[in-house]
Amino acid sequence: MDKINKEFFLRNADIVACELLGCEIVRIVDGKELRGKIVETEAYFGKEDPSSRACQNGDLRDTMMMDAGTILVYGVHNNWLVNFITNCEGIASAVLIRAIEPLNFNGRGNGPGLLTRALGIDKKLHKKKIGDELKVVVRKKRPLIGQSFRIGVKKDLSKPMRFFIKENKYVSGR
DNA sequence: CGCCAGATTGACT
DNA sequence: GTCAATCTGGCGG
Repeated sequence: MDKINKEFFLRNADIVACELLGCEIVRIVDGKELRGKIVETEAYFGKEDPSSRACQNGDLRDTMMMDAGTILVYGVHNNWLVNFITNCEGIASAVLIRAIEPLNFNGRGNGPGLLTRALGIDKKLHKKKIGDELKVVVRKKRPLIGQSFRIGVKKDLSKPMRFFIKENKYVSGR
């Protein structure tokens, strides 16, 4: 499998969110390699997205406008949520990883806060680039994709911006 | 500076 | 069903 290049993330967030489904996320921590399959994502945008933190000022918005392939770690409700920055520098756009299927480790990944905990992701990875401690590997086959409105968001967009692999039991949901 | 809200989760009544 | 924990930024005093 090939490692994902920067070009992959240099597209609109909804496209990238879709394409990320089925890809493997590889986290290197303490010399160990934790692998998980991405099964659920959401796309977030800039000021036109009322639920995005990029419609506010501050470090999070600045990070969302950084170049493609940057990791954004967002702390909320005692949980760290991971985003990958997409699109060109200057355009606020990101993809939230909402759920993964654990491949070579024990732990739960069926929720945005759970997967970061399982992979040991925290603020230390904020603003770093994908590639060293955290990698993404291209999927082998295109999975069957479902689409819906985003979860947990109070002010969602008029378009469904959540994508997930159909019939995968690790997709989040309470 | 204090208080509120929010892309959440889990424990307790 | 209800509530608290942690981080970031907006808003009021």
